[in-house]
Amino acid sequence: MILQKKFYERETVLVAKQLLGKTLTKKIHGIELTGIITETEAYRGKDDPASHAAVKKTNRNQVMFGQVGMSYVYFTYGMYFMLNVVAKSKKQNAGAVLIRGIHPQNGIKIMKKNRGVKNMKDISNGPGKLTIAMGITMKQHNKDLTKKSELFISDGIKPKKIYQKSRIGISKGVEKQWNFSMNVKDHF
DNA sequence: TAAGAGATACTCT
DNA sequence: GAGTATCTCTTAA
Repeated sequence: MILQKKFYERETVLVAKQLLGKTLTKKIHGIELTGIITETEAYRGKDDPASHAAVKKTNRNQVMFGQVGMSYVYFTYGMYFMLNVVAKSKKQNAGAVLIRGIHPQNGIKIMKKNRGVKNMKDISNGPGKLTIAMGITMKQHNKDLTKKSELFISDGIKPKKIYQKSRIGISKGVEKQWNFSMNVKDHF
């Protein structure tokens, strides 16, 4: 079951938590690469200084102000793409969830090749790594993730335990504990 | 195993 | 022109 708009039309932090254990699918050359989402971060709107959408709408962040369930891909540090999903309640002006880590399921060989690493755990245990492993670029920006296409998110497993931390790599809004993760080993 | 620095280009001021 | 929602390699212990 692909997650529908309603799933994303809730408070961003809640959606970030609920995305743990869900399945991310990327089609490439007719093959489905899939992975279980193991780490996420919530970025809201004007009430969140760390968010791209904290100040105002710009060319880059305008998707965060728009329709929920859309992908928000952006380029950072001169070489990495980040994958987000727009999620917000009707009260929020903007919001998105950063996918920070996945546990590879289908197409592990291809993802390994894309990354050029030996260890299974190094394939996609970071936001920049998983986009490389799955071949996600600006081409996947502003796509509808609630429809079965090149990129979508569907049901997965229910996490046994959820860990809550401060977000990573930011300088403002550090006090907000909006980083969520789960331990895949609990399930295998 | 931990800490530090460099790579690199895009976005916003 | 400064800062960046990161990763990898190198160095040292």
